[in-house]
Amino acid sequence: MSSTGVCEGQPAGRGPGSAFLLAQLGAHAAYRFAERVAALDLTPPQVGLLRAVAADPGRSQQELAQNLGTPPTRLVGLVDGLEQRGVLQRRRNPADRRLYAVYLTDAGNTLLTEIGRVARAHEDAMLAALDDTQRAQLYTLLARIAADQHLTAGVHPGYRTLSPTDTKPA
Amino acid sequence: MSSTGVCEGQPAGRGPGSAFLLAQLGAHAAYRFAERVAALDLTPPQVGLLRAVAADPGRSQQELAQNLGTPPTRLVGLVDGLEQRGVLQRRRNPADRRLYAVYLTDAGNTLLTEIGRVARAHEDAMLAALDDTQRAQLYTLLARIAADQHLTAGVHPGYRTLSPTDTKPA
DNA sequence: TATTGTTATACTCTATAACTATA
DNA sequence: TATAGTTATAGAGTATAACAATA
Repeated sequence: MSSTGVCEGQPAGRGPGSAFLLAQLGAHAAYRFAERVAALDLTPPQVGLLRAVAADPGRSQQELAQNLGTPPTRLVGLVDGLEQRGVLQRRRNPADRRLYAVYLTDAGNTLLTEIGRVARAHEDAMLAALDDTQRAQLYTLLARIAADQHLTAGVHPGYRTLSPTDTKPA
Repeated sequence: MSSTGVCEGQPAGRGPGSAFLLAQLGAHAAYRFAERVAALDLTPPQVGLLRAVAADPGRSQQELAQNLGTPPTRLVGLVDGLEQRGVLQRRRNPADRRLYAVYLTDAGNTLLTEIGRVARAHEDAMLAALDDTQRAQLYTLLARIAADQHLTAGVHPGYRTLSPTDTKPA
């Protein structure tokens, strides 16, 4: 079990509190998801990029960086790796040759389908303790909080980075 | 807004899914909490240690490390900092002089009270969108999942580390 | 001169391994 | 020799700053 470390503790006197449970479960969910996509030889940041490209193909690296909330420099290596792997493609914009437009390849689309499968399995495993009614309840509550907290669309900041080598099926 | 980076994206076709929302909200909660305790000049790992000591005073660093799931080496610096600050205290065990027993000082207990206040404010802010009934519902659902996933007591692995300098009120 | 993408650099955090002292 | 704690080292990951090409 590759732990990250010393952290938090429940609010002294009474039990944990929902905010703490949220943080604890969120870290757990992120970790488990990282394990699963590692089987596809992917890290969460790579998955995020693939999905961002799929959501709106042809954007420049600058646009992607802004959308994902990351410094543009970081996208370089990310795109590099996925391009060498043949799932992403950079195309020069003839009108403005400074820009690259980033697209998924066919292999990229196939990979994305795999990712979808993995995500569904992950979702199922995470919610195993709840019946359908409870799952719907939970979703409603979480969505309400997310909206209230102004969380952007589907962008997740701060997934714990889990190196693929660290990931031999726990 | 000091972001961590490119990550994830919602399950392509349909909406986000609860597992993703959980991860997203969890990261958000951890981040916000880190901001709040930074006002007390503390990091989440420090808070975790303080609470662990409070929960069972007098344990050795080895025991604390095991309880928190972190390498013992890491506790050294953590205890050092909090001891210099006067909120923790190391006492030699006369029976076995290799061991230290770690205790809270009076200042440490005061600080812990502050932390409790901060944690309650955090909880309130996170759940602002929900009424009392909904809060109770959410808590029940989260606790059920946490139990099912075998999450240890009140230990949170993987809080995003937020350096106090990074923390000028967002 | 401004902007896209890139490379180079530095910094933070954490873990692993080597060392000291007690037993 | 084994164990508690410490120090020293190295690694992963990220951000900041300097650079080249294009506009």
